[in-house]
Amino acid sequence: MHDPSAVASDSSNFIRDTIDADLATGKMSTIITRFPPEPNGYLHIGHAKSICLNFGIARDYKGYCNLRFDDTNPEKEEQEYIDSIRRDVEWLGFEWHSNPFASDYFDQLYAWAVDLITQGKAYVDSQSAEEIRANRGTLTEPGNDSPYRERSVEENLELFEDMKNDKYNDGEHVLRARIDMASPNINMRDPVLYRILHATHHNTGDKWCIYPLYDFTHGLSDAIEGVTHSLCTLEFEDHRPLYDWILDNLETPSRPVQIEFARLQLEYSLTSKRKLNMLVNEGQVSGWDDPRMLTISGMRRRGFTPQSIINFCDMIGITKKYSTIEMGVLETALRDDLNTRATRRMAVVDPLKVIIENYPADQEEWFNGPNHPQNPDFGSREVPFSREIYIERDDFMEDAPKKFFRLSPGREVRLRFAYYITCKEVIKNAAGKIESLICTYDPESRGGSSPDGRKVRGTIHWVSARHAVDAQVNLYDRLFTSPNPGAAADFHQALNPDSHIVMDNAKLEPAIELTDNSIAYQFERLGYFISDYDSSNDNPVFNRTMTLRDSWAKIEQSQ
RNA sequence: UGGGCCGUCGCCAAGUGGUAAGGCACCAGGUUUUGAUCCUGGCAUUCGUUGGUUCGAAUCCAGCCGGCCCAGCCA
Repeated sequence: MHDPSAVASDSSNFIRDTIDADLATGKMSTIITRFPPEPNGYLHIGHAKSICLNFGIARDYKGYCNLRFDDTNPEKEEQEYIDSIRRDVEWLGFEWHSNPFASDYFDQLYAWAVDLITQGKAYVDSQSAEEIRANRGTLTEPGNDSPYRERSVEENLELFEDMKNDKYNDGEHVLRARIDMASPNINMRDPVLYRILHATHHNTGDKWCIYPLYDFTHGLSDAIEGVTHSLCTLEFEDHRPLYDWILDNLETPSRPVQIEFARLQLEYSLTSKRKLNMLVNEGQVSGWDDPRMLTISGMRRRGFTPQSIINFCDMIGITKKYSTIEMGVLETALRDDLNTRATRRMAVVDPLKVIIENYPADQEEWFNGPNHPQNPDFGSREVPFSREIYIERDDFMEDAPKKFFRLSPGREVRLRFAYYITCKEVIKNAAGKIESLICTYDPESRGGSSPDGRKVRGTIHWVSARHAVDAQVNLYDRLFTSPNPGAAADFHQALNPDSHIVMDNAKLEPAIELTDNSIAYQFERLGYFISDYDSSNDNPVFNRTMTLRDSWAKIEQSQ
């Protein structure tokens, strides 16, 4: 049976409304979309929004979506980016119908350009780039016609062919659409269609020395692929008249329409490719897949699940309104998904040794702990206990306020799954730093409850010292301290100096896979963790994906 | 200030002339061997603003205010 609640993207948006209307009028019967990245960088959370939109619509309307590389600028594009983009889209769980390059269409595009020239709707301009700019006019003043605007069709044809045949240097000529130099829309003031560029293209090699520009290429590529709805971001709104002009003046196999939506803006983050590049090149982060980066590859390494990203995209919606999403939305999407799928374990990130003086030194016990508190399907594992254990340093406080439910001198807490212990003595070194705690345990409280029914408010996690696995744990936090680092004159000043803290003395319970990053763990009371790419059995490394919600921190702050 | 687009709760977002969905956040309770999860309740007499049309307007019209985008041989 069909369960309507199983459809994730069932909330309407203006694009789906348009599609519904087009379908209703019979304008088309199959919905075809495309996700068209330029392979000049890594995909980030902003691209995820577009991917979910395009692939999501194709899926829901039983159509299909292409992954098209918009590779018309050979100077910026690289195979490395192509590989990473394919990998990221696949990882998110989407399947493309086909995966063409815009460069696959260069021959057809060239023929169409010739067609435009023949119709007298395009001409070769021999002005310099500076002259073209000077003659374009301004926002409030019209431009001036190029002195080459009235060249004959024959001359244009010959020049354009010579451009293609490598008779000229870069910048000597360009092909321009002949539209209107006085148009109030600057994109319509005879936009450049082709430029000469002696660069080796990742796909076409040295076959071409002229390359079409985005505006000429995009709509025609859509038309070749039969794309029905070409979805792009708001900054292309002004390009739509040009998109339409090109399609209206050429005979194409289909007639797509462009619809624009607002790009994602997320608090405390940057999605500008240029700035992301700076972070990588300056070594502010370890690479494109640094777990603090909101690139798809960084998020993957950090421990995000594809579903959490998809859920996030569903939560934020699609509109034309310029808006900024709070980080809390992403964090909630992440926590909600991880909560259902993470295996519970105990780990101590900042260890403080506890010696249970009345527990026999040669004794050990194994306690059974469920792998998930709400889902029995996860099963359980055995957790070793012994006389010396580690607890989290901040689970002990010498002068604790009343509301502090954890350990402090004279107070009793529950060790999860094990016993009640009471703190008897605090051992400090010469510098006054707490080195260990001497406690006693109540043998009657085995399993975590006592026959006399006395209440113990606090339950803390622990790891048996003798059985502990040493590990490094990376604690990650947001990369920027300012909600809008992109708005600062220099985003470097907004960099969070504590965005990555290395804990190199963490203690893990033994039942943890050290190198399997397909397993999401919740280290109880600490957060969600995943083993890092660099983790090995000899040198285990875990990344903190996200903390748990922490209402104690709130109480603490408000006091 | 030429053109284009946008203004509904702190942040998102439904709503398409019939009397303001939902999520996040926040607040107050309950359950809990994770101060997690989960559950319950609260949270816009009002839709940038002013005026108009209408029995009735967030929805239609006009003016005003505010914000974003465009002058690459980038995408």
